[in-house]
Amino acid sequence: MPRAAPHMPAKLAQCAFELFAERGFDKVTIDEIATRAGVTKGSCYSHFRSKHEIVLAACSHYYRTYQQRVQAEIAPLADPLSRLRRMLEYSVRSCVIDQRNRVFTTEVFAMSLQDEPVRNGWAQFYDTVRETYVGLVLAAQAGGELQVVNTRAAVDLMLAAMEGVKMRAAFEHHIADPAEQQSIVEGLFGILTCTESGAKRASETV
Amino acid sequence: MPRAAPHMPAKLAQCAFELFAERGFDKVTIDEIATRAGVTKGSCYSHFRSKHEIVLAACSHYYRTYQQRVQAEIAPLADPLSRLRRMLEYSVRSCVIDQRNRVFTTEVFAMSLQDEPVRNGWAQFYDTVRETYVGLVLAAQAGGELQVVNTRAAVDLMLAAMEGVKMRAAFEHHIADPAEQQSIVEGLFGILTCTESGAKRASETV
DNA sequence: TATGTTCCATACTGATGGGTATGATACAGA
DNA sequence: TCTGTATCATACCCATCAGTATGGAACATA
Repeated sequence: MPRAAPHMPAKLAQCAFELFAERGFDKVTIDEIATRAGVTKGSCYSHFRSKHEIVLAACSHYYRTYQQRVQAEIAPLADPLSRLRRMLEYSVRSCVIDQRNRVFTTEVFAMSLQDEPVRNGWAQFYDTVRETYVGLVLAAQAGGELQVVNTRAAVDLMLAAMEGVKMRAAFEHHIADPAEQQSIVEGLFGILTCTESGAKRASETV
Repeated sequence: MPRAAPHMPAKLAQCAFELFAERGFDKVTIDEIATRAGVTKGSCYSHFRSKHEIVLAACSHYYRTYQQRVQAEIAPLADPLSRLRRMLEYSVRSCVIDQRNRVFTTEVFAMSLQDEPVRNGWAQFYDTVRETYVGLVLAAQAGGELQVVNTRAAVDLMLAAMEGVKMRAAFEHHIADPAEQQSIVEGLFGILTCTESGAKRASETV
């Protein structure tokens, strides 16, 4: 095993992510990725068999990084409700402020509609995020700090709204204002705490 | 003005939309669009100067068609609350069931992050949809059938959640079940009716 | 020191697809 | 009937880019 470059696949994956997050998958060439990583296309193909594999590696890089950051964000906090709020705030912030996050996840989503491996990876990531939220909400409930009737449904709807907020942020830049961000966090929190009763009230009016 | 083919641009736009809604912008060639419309690439370029123009035309086609269908859907109803519910149901149905809608809007969104004309078109469309919802909610309120504290904010959050639901539908196919659809409509309705109070309650716990 | 393996660069191929050049055809107005 | 213009087809150009063939350099092992 000579000429060890064990970090090169990871480096290529990160460089690929950065470029994809700027311009999308189709508008980035292997040459560019390789150049940014300090190698050439030929070398790139000694680590990945195709562009598709690089895309998958970039996705994994993103998922891993995101999870790590979220965990680091809530790690110092002990109170379940505070952890939930902090994670919400972090999620909203990264959705609203981070253009690269928007571009990359949008590309992933578009591609996932056509490509099964990409879809599976995204579905798994989404599931992990959801379970994290569900865990935080349940912990807050156990501590008597929160009341949610149907936790999983509420989290699903809240996450859906978060995705939508991310999309809106691409057009309506005022969303990036701190005050507006806070208001969005409140709105999402509100979905968690009163969706069910709202739904019931709505049903009764039918 | 000889050899009149006044319908050809519209036909090309529709054929382009259909193909884009199956495979996305980049994976559809001008040749395919032209062939589906019954002409050849050369003819296509006598109506549109570039592929980009065709994309914009396909977007306009989609926006127009969607608006027409929504209006037709709620036209027979007089009661404001019923109109609101019907529009919500129609929106959810088309988000959840219509794969073409998902693919096309996702592509539009991805492209809009890089392309200003596409972004402007989408923003305008989104605004129109929002104003329609706001109008319906205000009408229902005026009739005393509904109470919403901050109409515009509630509609924004509800629409965000709808976008997110559309994305989830690509992975979790059980969302297409009628019962599940109904539950989603209730959830969205719930956002409209209780977001503000929920947000306030959440703030107080900080 | 000899050898095999991995990593990497150079140079290439081949296909795809947006866009164009050119000419034919059909219709409107003179 | 003649002429000009808009519509369309055929055939082509050419830039881009994924992927490959080939050989060299570095390092581990013997």
